[in-house]
Amino acid sequence: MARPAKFSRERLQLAALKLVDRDGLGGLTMRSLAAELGTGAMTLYNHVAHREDLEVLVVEAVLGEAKWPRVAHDDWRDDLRAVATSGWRAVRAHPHAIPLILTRRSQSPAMLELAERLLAPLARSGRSGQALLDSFRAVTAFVMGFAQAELAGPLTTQAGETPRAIIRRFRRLPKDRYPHLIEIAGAASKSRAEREFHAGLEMLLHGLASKQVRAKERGAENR
Amino acid sequence: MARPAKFSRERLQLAALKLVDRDGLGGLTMRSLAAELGTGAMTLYNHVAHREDLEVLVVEAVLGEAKWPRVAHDDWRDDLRAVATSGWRAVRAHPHAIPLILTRRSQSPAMLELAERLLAPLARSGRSGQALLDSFRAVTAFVMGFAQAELAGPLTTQAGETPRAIIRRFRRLPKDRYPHLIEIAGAASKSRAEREFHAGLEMLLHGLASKQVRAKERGAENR
DNA sequence: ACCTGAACACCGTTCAAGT
DNA sequence: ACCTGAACACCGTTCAAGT
Repeated sequence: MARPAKFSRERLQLAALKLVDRDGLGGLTMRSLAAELGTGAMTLYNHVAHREDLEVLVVEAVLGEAKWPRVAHDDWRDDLRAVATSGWRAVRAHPHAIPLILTRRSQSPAMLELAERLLAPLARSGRSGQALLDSFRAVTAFVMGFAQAELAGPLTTQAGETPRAIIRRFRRLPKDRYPHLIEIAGAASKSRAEREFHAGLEMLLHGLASKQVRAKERGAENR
Repeated sequence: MARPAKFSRERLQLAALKLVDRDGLGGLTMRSLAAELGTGAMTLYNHVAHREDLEVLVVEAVLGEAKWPRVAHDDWRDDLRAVATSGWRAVRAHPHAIPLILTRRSQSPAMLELAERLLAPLARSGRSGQALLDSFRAVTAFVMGFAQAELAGPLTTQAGETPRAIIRRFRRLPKDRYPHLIEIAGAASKSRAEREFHAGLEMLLHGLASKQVRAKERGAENR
């Protein structure tokens, strides 16, 4: 006879995210999630087909938490800034989950919604077709790459490391080979990700805006 | 009595990369690498401390293959473009390894060298301290994010999928919810990553250059 | 100093059985 | 239709032993 499913998708999402937040990616297994839900491992196969699907659940949970801003300001750049920042913050709120978000090929609604929300202001800037695609790729790469680079780039601040310790770590490198890297280690130890993200986003916005201007000028010439 | 190590680091790197290229990330295990080298799993522990170190080997192998361009053109932007493109191409040559490169917190010389090579032209643009850091973060995020987004973004072309099939896949989405996404699916099916990368890089370079100009103007005012 | 097999505690998943 | 335990083929790693 038919019975209602034992766990809702949302319940699975939240439990999976909880494990990842607490124990890292390695802490999410069929068995650990089942235990978290108070059941046996095999029960999960009634809700997901493979272990990989657990990771899709996590991605959905993280992006589902995004607080989307009210948009449609006068300037499309204000909208793009707001959406990109919201997306970045949502991703960044769950550091352990970031590799999954970057890696899963899933077309979950939450992922598609982020994409569509980024596209809207770019379309408003006058782009379509290939130009719209190019600008979308650039913004996506920047937002996702920034979230990940914070955790694992060559200049990452390691867990619980003091500013002093970061500088010391870089000073140990050969100075003739990595002069600039050593130089910015000082700045990195005092810098906050929020400011760096906005500085980078402004650069990209500037490039986007000037491309738009030139495209419109060309349009005027052709008229 | 002392003996020479059975395998050179380079030998380990190449074997590990070979497995990842052929079988994906899941194909790289202590046992599979040992088998590839014709020995037992435990022998590897004489060369690496943990399974995670195998992934560092792969990262080193990929970045070690980068063909660095001759730099020091008149314009720092030419240098930055050349280095960023070289780094991106090196990473992209081994798609399966990309998540590792984005994820490993290793300070391997190859990773540090990429960073230093990106920093040199940015420093030549007149930046130092925090401004140098900000520009470095932006470029790194873009390059790494772009490499990854190609594999796993919302608009990825799936393995062996024809342009037609991509468009069809997106047309199945609700048109009122994802109008722009559906629109650019057409462009994406005809687009090549190399062109998209350069388009995005030009946008970023434009933003970087205009920031530099404004900084210099402020410098002149303060004199 | 370096190499190696047996053994242990995990893991995802198949299978067969339950309601 | 959904739930579940036993069992299997893996995995990283400890340990103890070899040269």
